[in-house]
Amino acid sequence: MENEEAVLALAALAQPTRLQAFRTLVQHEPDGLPAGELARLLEVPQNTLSAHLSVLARADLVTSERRSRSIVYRANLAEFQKVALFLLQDCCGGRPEICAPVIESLQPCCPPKRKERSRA
Amino acid sequence: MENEEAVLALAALAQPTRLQAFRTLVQHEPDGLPAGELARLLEVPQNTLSAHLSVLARADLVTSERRSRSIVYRANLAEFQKVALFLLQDCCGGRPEICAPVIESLQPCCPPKRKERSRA
DNA sequence: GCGTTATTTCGATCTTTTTAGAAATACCGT
DNA sequence: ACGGTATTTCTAAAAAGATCGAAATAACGC
Repeated sequence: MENEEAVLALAALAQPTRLQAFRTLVQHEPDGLPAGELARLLEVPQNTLSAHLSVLARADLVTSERRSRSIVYRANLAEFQKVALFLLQDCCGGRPEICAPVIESLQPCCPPKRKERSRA
Repeated sequence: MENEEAVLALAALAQPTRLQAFRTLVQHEPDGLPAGELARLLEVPQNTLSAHLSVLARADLVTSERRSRSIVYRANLAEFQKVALFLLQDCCGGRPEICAPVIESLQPCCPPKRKERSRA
């Protein structure tokens, strides 16, 4: 991921309504939410939210799909992952020992749930 | 971490010069860099960089310490970690199965470098 | 104290972003 | 084709951010 692309994504998330919108969409994965319903949930006018959603879409953090009368928005977790990776690689860059604790602290966030039998 | 705090941090990183500055400071951990040297590296006027650094400092992403005539800036990895965790928790929120692949993809970023004898 | 070096604060200008009313577009059922 | 619902685009005004010259502050050596 390029620096420029990262700035676009970070800027898209760096606004209260948009961050809230993105978080809400993440919570509604993989179904997504129609624009109008999201506007109701966040209590912002539809056209205002529409502008925010277009910023998120330009940053490729959300996708939209028309479903009859509604336009359903979904979080694009793949792009989100790219951003996270970009930031953390940054952190690691050359010096894994500095980044290791950061990564380690992220583990409990998602219990691995592998087939492995634990390390005990 | 609160939504508002996250927005502050994201906004601080969502600007090319600042993102570059932060990345550079991360690379210079744990020694840090004097403001002037950073300005030279990034090729921006000192007062412009100073303004950017104050934004990063307000977001607690960097710390500064006077060392004789210079003011040495350092990346605050603890805060960075909080931001990363906030975003990823977001992603996980309630639905670990959605977030798991994201976290998994972050692993190779920092080779654990444990006492293990490699896997070959 | 004075000149020098390192950095920040002030001030002014320019650009970008946010916001939301009003109009336009798209879809659907009848 | 029409009326209703869902959403976006247009437009304009207000707010926030970026940039940088010039002046101010802080620390040092002499």
